[in-house]
Amino acid sequence: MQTTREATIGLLSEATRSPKAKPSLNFSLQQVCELLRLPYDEQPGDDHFVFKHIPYARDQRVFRSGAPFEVLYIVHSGFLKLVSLDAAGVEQVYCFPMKGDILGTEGIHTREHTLEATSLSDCGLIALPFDLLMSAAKGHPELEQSLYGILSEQAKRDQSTIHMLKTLNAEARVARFLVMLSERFAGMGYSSSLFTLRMTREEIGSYLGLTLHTVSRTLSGFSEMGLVCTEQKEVAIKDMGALKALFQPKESTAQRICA
Amino acid sequence: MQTTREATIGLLSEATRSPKAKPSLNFSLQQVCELLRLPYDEQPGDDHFVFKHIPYARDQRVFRSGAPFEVLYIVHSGFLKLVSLDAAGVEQVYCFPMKGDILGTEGIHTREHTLEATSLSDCGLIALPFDLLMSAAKGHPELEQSLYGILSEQAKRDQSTIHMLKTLNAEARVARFLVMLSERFAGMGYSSSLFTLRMTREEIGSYLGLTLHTVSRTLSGFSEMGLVCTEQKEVAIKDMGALKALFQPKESTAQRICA
DNA sequence: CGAGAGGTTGAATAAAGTCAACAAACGTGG
DNA sequence: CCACGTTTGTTGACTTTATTCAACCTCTCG
Repeated sequence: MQTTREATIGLLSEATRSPKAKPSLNFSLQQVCELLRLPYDEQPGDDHFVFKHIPYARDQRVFRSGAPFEVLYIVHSGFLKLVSLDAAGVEQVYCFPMKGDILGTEGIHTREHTLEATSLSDCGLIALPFDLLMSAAKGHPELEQSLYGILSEQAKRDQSTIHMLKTLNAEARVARFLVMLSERFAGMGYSSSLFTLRMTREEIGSYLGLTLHTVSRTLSGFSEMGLVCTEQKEVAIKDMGALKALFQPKESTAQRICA
Repeated sequence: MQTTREATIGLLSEATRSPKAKPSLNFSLQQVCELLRLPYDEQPGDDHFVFKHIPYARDQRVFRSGAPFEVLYIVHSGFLKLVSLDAAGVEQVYCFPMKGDILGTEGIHTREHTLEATSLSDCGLIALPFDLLMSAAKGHPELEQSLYGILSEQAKRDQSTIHMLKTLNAEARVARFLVMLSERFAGMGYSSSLFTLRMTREEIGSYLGLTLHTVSRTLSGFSEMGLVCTEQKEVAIKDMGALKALFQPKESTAQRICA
């Protein structure tokens, strides 16, 4: 039971992680669109839309379940976890947001957050006051479409998660997790075959609907099979193809060859 | 082939509070908002927004995976299933839309449907051309908010599904399914304790991430325990409280300690 | 009336969870 | 800087749970 000293420490932590990259404090609408990979069509008056960059240290809460919803956040740097809390206070990891992801959309409907976001590393978030965003969308039809698109896209990701939980066994889930992480890192310009997990085995398990034991065993299994090398939180992917084959639709031919 | 006579049976059209005895072919913006349980603020010119009612017979496809996305549908009457198809063409039931539910939102982002909707009974749908809906939203700030809200709400339902798949065992899943169905029926003015399943055991299993065998066994178990009576697709709920207790967070002292 | 889809049930099997022990890394305070 | 407690991770033995395979039943519907 961790009683947190509140999220007000944010500004102090800036020096902790980013010595050189001095984060600018404000982001333009264009920069926001870039981060979200949205088309941007400049309009007069856009310079009124200025969004604040907020740094967070590791293990800080960005928003908690039950908090009033006012702003969305875009991840500019760092890694987080989005969790739900059940009645007993047990965390359930919903996703691991990273650069370019948007946070807080679950609060739009009820105007209250139903999930809790926590930083797994130092990170920089950009705050998008929802009302301000709506105003910006007014002058940008393509942005408006995109906002619906973002929600629709999230829904598809949820769908994919549901599909995983219904159809994949532990091995396939962990393989999928590694491959998707790898692709995420590649998209950010990092190595796709060598990276650091920011979350614990338990958090991975919670995300995948498995126990930490099963995650650990499965990773050990992959090591023995020569698919990956793991050392603590460091992961080296040795055979991406084999990993993908573990969760992607099985070709009937591939099955024979393996046997 | 979509010719249907009497798409709606007596009870259903009665529940719509429509002044006309037969289903009207057109729906106003106000009627649409009512169905969606959205606030409606009349504006001059709203009578330009007219939405068509489309009847479907049982076992018809409303849209198929891969079809271009143009319209959303609201369920006015009847029952459907929304499924995804994997590479092998195997169905995966995503949800069972019924009155007041909105269909097709997964297509917004890519402008292409990724799911397939099929009627499980005769039904009446109202077609909402997406562009027209956007126009209507322009003049109705509260409607615009609501549209985001609808997507946000769907996301929450997905979240809930994910939570179920990660944490509940077969018994709890089936119990949850029955209770949620029951509440849905109650909301439509039907009996909450006596109703007809429109889907097969296999479809229930697909929805819950279980095999049809497990669903069947679990229902038999409930019968033995005196929680329900089932006879084919007819279900009578005998002990709602016990059913709820099977999946709802068990309250314990832990809750108070946290506060 | 017969074929076929849908449903139930039993026995064997496979998969992941639980319980438990231990080891390795971390970080905090002396 | 080291000692020590805490957190995190690994692994083994056992148990529980749901799946698979199979048989059989019962409704429909043509």
